[in-house]
Amino acid sequence: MKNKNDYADCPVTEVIALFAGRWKLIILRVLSRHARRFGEISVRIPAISKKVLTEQLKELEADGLISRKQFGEFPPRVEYALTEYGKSLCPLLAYIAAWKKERV
Amino acid sequence: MKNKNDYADCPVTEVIALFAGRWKLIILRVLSRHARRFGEISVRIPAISKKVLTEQLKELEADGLISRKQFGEFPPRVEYALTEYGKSLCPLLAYIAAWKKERV
DNA sequence: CAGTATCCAAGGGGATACTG
DNA sequence: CAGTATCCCCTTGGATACTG
Repeated sequence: MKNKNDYADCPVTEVIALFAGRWKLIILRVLSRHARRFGEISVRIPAISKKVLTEQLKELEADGLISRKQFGEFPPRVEYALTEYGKSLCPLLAYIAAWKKERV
Repeated sequence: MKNKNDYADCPVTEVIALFAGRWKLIILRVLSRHARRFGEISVRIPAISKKVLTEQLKELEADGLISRKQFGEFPPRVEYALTEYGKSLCPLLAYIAAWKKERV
């Protein structure tokens, strides 16, 4: 999306933008079971590179859908989890999936 | 989306793809009131060029969301309208908007 | 009127190598 | 382990001019 203002009047677009990234829905699904470390997510989505995974995670975090907890250990350890906001997305996604299923 | 197969297992992504285009939601909203000619849509969405409008309409038609009726007149006259499938999207979009409104 | 035809820019993603 | 740093490609969308 070039300019968010173009859509300032469209709540649907704003919601869609939350998970419009190439891997975001998949990441959210992975995290919906439970919190995961960076490497765990990576293993579960082999096709995604570290760079892109990092980007998508940052965006999801910036949008408040996931949280990032960093432990002060070595080797480093970072854990990602759905926030309450992120969890609240699940029923919405389920609704969309159900809509799809209804008209297959 | 590069490869639809990447998402073959994700119904949500397929649904999102239906209206992921730059102007699709806006076009659908315009047509949701009633059928419109190409020029009418263009007037209601001044920021979109004819080329892009044509593209988006073609994709929406290919996805079965809108219909294109061409009258054999001169000057040419083409009318776009939501199909039943397209109309069935409205409650879904309303649900999404409501979800958004709930957590503002 | 309802499009095509060109050309172009931006940026989201991808591949690979390197690092604290 | 959990990222950065680079470099590159390709699609999506935009500007403008032309046409049946």
